[in-house]
Amino acid sequence: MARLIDIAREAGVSEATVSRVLNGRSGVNEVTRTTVLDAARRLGRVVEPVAVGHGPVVGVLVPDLDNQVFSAWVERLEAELFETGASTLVGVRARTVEREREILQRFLHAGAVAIIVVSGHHAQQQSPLDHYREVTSAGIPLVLVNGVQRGLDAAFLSTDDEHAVRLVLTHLHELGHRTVGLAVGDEHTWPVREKLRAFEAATAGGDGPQPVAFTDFSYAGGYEAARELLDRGATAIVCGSDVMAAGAYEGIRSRGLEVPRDVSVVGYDDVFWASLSHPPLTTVRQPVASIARAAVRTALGGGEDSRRPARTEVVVRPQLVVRGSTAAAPSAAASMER
Amino acid sequence: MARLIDIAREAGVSEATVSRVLNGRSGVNEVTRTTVLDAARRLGRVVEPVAVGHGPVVGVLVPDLDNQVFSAWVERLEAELFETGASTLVGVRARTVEREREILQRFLHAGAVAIIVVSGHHAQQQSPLDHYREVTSAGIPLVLVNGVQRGLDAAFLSTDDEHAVRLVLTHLHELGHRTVGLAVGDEHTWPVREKLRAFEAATAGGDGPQPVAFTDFSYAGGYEAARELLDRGATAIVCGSDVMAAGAYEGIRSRGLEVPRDVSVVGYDDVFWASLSHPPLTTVRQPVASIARAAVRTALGGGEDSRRPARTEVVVRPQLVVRGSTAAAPSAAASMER
DNA sequence: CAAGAATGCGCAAGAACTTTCAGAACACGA
DNA sequence: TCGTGTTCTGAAAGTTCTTGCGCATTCTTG
Repeated sequence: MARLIDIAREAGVSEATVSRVLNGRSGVNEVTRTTVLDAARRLGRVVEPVAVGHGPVVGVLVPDLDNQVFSAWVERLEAELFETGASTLVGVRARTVEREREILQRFLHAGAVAIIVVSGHHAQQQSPLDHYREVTSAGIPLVLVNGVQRGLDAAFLSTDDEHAVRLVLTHLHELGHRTVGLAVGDEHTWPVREKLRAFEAATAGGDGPQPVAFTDFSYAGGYEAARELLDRGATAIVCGSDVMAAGAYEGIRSRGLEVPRDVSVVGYDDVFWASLSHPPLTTVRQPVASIARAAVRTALGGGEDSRRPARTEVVVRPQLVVRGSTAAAPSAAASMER
Repeated sequence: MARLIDIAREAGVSEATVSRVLNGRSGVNEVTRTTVLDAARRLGRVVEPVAVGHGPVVGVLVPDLDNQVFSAWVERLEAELFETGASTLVGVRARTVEREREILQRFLHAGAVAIIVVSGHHAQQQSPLDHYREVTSAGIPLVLVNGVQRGLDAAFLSTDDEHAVRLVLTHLHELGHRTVGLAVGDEHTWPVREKLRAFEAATAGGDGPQPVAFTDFSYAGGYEAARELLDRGATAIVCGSDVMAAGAYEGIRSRGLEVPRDVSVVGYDDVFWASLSHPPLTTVRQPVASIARAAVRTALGGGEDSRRPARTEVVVRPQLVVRGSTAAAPSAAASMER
């Protein structure tokens, strides 16, 4: 980095004047100040907006922003961080672990004082954890949302997916559905395993084997999964995301069936357009606001007080939002008509 | 701030060791390092994640993240910034100018080297500009997207809304629509005025007065506007956003009419769910990717080379995506049937 | 127009921080 | 047990940055 003496020579002033300018001290003529600033920039010296200092910055990492749940996460986290006086760095598209590592490094590099990761590779079962350790060992509090990993000095906050699926299954059973299909993404992923657990408990509960389709959380994934689950006799389909549910609608229609008359569909997330779809989607609302608040508090509060970011593990229960995509099972409806 | 010598005494080591620890130099025992770090924190010395330095950070300000266009903007801008090695700060909810100013200050405070504002208060006609000048006079390049203001030393990049509306009107005229309604938000806003201009040119073109409804860019706004425009004889409704179009669908249905048989609807933005709505929405696709690329290049490139962030003004043409919500006008369809 | 005040800048002292170098402490193999 | 090598640390010298002070220049006022 250019030294004061270099800048001084470049600007044709003394070292002292450069020092005063760079530290925002008074007693320097505006013209001289500009000359010095220009020289400093020419020599590649980082001229930070002085007199304003250095506010806290927190990194937020999400998988993408196309899925509206994740923009909702960013929106809530930014709101909470803003309240506490911090600024929000975002990172997107951490598709590979390598990429995720690069983004985390970028956060550290940008001076983040805490990092919050939503649905990152920590949700993956066999994921390496070294890149998270690089963060924690730098003394930066790490908060991981929707996923749990042993042996990591971080805080974990998750939606209670098992409970969510229980809520959904209870709702569908009350409507007379006996064969309920589950459409989810990668099996080795924390939220999927949680959902699966509740699902298998229900299977064991006496309704016989309940079909499960593993595709991915996209529209196309929902389409495929729905068609497969229909073939396996499902009269209701529980999707791992609202986008999947939209795809499921289309898959069901492609078989000449109608939602909810012939098949019920349940989404997950409760994104903006869920209530605008036809029929309006019954879905599970993630407790984004409360988790976001807790995440920010953990990220910023824990770091100062106890120095130890308290390896906490909190699970928050979501809420079932019943709209128009679930109805009585066809057979049940028939028996009711009788 | 505590000096090295103070920390050294507190930790019971030499000044040299403290210097090494604080600069992340190697050759210090892990135990000693921790002792020093603890002592430094006790004395209130900011222990930044050193050894990583200070990468460039760019601020991105959007009005909200509920509307998916804005998450798309953030997504693209983040992608472009990441490519060039910069990190992305986001600011949301700049509802008032005061708030916008606060967010911009926050960006400066966090060390942003450039700032990009999408659809901010610069789109407002009578908006004060002082808070933008605070940015530019700090030597920080400012890029303002979708809005133009005279007398500001910033770069302006916008979607060609006038052209967009021309495209839409041509499409609708070809389908036989003679009375086309425009549903937009605040009249004093740059994108609205641009759209209005093309609309009024069409009005003057011989089809007589074309109705315009000023509500807001929300779902409710679209609902209200659609009902008003139907009352005024419109057979096609051009909306200022896809969310408005979704509201318009509902408004049209509330009158017992059907899209597109009775009324055609055109949206604006081409958000993710536009193709999933029923019927799939004909809409205008904003050139988000190309503008985002140009914005980042202007923000980061212009600052170094010429020192002057080149008060540019670029307008990019959008694209009409024809789907299922536009069809021949009722009268024209009737005459075709004959 | 001159005296005094205010402002702006460089010199040089010295404060703050970094780095070199050598020695202490420890580990390990002969 | 004795070398030999490695790791870690502090003393001191070196580098970089800050600041008190005084001089020069410009502005202000009677």
